Amino acid sequence: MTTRRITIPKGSTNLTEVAEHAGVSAMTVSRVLNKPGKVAEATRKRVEASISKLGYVPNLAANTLRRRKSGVIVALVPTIDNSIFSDTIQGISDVLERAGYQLLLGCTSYDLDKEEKLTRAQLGRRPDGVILTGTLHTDETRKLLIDAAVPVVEMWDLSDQHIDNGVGFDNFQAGFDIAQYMLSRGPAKIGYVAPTLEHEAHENRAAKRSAGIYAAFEAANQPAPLRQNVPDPMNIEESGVIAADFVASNSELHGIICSSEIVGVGALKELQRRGWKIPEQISVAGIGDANIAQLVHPGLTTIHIPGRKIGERSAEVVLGHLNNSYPTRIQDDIGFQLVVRGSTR
Amino acid sequence: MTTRRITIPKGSTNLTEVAEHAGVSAMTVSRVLNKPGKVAEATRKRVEASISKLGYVPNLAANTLRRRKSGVIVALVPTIDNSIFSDTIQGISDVLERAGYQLLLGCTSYDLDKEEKLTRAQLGRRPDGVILTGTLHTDETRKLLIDAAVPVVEMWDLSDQHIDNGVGFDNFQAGFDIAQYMLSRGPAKIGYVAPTLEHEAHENRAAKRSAGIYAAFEAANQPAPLRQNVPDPMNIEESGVIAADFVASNSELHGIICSSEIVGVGALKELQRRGWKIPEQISVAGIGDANIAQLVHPGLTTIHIPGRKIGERSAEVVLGHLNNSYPTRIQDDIGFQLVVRGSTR
DNA sequence: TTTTGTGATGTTAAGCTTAACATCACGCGA
DNA sequence: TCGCGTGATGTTAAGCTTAACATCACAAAA
Repeated sequence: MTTRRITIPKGSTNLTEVAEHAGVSAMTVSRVLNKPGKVAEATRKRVEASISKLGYVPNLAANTLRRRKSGVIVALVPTIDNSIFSDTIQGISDVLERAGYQLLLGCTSYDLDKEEKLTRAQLGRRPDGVILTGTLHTDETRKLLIDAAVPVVEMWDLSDQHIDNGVGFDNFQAGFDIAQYMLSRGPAKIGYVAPTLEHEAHENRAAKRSAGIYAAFEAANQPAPLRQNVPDPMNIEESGVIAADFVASNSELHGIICSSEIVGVGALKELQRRGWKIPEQISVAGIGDANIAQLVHPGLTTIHIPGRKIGERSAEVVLGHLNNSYPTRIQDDIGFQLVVRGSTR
Repeated sequence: MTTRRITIPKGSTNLTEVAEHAGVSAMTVSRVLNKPGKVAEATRKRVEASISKLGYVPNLAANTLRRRKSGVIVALVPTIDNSIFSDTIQGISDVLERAGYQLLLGCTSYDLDKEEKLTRAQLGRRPDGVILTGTLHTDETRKLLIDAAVPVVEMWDLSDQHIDNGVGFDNFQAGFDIAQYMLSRGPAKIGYVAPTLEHEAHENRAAKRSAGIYAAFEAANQPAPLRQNVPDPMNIEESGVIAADFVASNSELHGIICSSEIVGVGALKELQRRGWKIPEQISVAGIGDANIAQLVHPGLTTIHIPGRKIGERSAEVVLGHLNNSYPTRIQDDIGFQLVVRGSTR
């Protein structure tokens, strides 16, 4: 613990040292930082000079301890590296920062036990609010969050049983809309490519989408679509090959719906590689949350989900409760958009 | 501050309450949590039962205050929503979590003053280490970090003047290698598409890449490449159009190098839309940090930068210093790979 | 002149945990 | 039997800040 640094880490400067340097009491320094209006101009200037001179950085641990509020908001997401949630996190981060809050981030890897462990650890920081993903949690996680007595937002999925608030969209409707669109393009045989449901945390979301898709077929008096499973977690290459095989071995198909953008783009790419003309020979659609549909050529027709907006809104809801702006729980359906691009006829 | 919750937020359970419930002193409870081996089996069981019964969650603010270490690592990145850095953050997060550390995240939006403000605020949490992006910072930021006397890692860019440690790759070499590859594919006229240098924080990185590219042309006894500017921050559509116009109006070109993957993919897509055959009529290459090169068809030849690894390594370096595993500053060149795909001849 | 209000600043204690030291009981060797 | 080491547990204070209350000077009102 010693050496390595030139400066000896004898505990950083604190309020008292600043106070001594400025010839005032610690309380006055505290006031300069928190309620500058309550301090006489001259004194304030002097204190500010001392702060700057000594390079004082307030200790927020002590602050949190005394005030019982930390200025920290916790966000738990399954993962951030595949861009599904990175937009959302950016949205959260932007809103929090503007309001002077800090973001404590945790990744659950779609693992409910890990989520519970993380929740417990993060609550130790006494966050002023918690944002988490999905509606599937262990009972203990739920209990921890309720006991913490801070605003909680579950985002992405909506449900009737939110711990506190919900911000998201209707996965059933998303599935329904894309299927309805595909069916509306004239008499056509449509297939459905979706991951097998391994992860519990996926299941909820994906199952709702599937249900929406099947419902649209039923509403159109069509038999249930031919279905092809792809492995989960999804790999773009692998799922592309599987989807392309599926298309090749079912020559009656005019189009496929992929349950995610990843699978959709993978299918598009592999079909093109094999020489299929898209959309002339086969239409491909996705349900999108990765924002990659617009990168490929032709663009992938997809359900666009406003991930960033979900994040922004979630953060706003938390902050709103901290302001007492919201008398009751919020349940906010952000919606989604069907975006038609070149990959469908 | 009242109402809204059924449970009255009378300040959560603390050590003392657990101690009373278990009929021991607060210190014993603390030991159960931190040095379970030092407590008799029976006592430990009893205390653990009380903890669970009362739903006690240790207050890490008090812990931090007393121990002078927080278990928090700060990471500052320019942005996370465009997937350039989301891999990196995931890497950091994974390593930290495995080691029981928490991640406090901040987004600077390529704004050095915002970075300074964020640094000051985050240092108030008394983090055990700081990871930040790039080597361009205000003097005050540098001073704050040095005074904080914790391990600091600057990642992505390497330099001779790191505040403390550096983990990244050589942007000059990346530019050099991709240009050298393009020139090696036979006698060809190659163009260069790069953003105008608005953001200082970009400048450093992009300027080095450009320098590498020009150096490769010089080394091959070629005149400097024709250059086309695209706006910065980069927009995939817009830069694609500009790049395609550039190609169309310079018929002597056999290929283009794009200074980023975003521009490369945009160019690829727009050229395809206009009916160009790739790579038969024109080769396209990028310098990649967005991991989208593999999504498109044909795949984009690019310099792959291991963003996740940069994150993992950065976190490891911080933790290593906290362990005293590293006697001196680390300067780690992670490298990159030239990945040849279908977009170049 | 006395009273009273007001703004500026100071004092005390609490918020929760842990390092450091103190205590205590028990067993074992001399 | 005595002394002492050892393991288990307790006591005290400190870490840094701020809420709540106290004090003080000074000016305006009576």
